[in-house]
Amino acid sequence: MGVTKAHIFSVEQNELAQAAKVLAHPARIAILEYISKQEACICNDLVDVIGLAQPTISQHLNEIKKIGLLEGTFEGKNLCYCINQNRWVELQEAFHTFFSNINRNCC
Amino acid sequence: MGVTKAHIFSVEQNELAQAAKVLAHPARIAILEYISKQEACICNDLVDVIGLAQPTISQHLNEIKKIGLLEGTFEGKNLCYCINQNRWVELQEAFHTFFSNINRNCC
DNA sequence: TGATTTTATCGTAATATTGCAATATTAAAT
DNA sequence: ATTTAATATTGCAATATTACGATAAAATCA
Repeated sequence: MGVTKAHIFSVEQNELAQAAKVLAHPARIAILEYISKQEACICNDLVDVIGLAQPTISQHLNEIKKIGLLEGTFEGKNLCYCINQNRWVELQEAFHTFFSNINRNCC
Repeated sequence: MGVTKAHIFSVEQNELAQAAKVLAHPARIAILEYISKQEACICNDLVDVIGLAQPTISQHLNEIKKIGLLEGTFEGKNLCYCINQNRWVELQEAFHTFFSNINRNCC
């Protein structure tokens, strides 16, 4: 993000931007959509499903983890990823609030 | 964005990611919040309100324009920016759909 | 134990983003 | 016609992102 002056903005503004940044890549959208469609949790079908190399998928998962959107067991073989529902709802509400607080006036 | 392989993802995934990218900077969140709070349209109070240099604000406005979120008259002096309501609602719904289509199962 | 499988990490190349000074452009005001 | 004010554009430095090959780590299997 270059040299963003995060400190001149509010915590809320930075948090929403941070969440948006995680969604700002189609691979991460695709990963979240895929995980959300599985009945059970997934392991590394992602490499095949998404079509990016394994280290790249791992990096993307890490970005998603960093804002708390993933949970599950992360040890050794046969990992299990799933979406943290509470965090999901939190972000959903943050975006909903942002989009709702809009003035209807224009020039 | 480095070397994103956009072509391996769907149009919808790319569009949502593109919209998220615009929201992925606190300055752009702040700009949109500020414009949305004004009764009338704004000109360049933004430089003072946001606290970034004029060229930087201009760049951020351009990013927001590129996804069609701003409208108004854009000529010479005394510009008038406001939010394109239709586009706003479109994005709002895109995010809403994304956040709603989530499976409740986990491991 | 040794081989295999799954995920993470490191290193690095290519590209994108952020921010600003300097400068150009545009339109109104004098 | 000049000056002034508001935006846009250019160029550049600093930093971040994306992607992948190579390799490490961790757990299971034979």
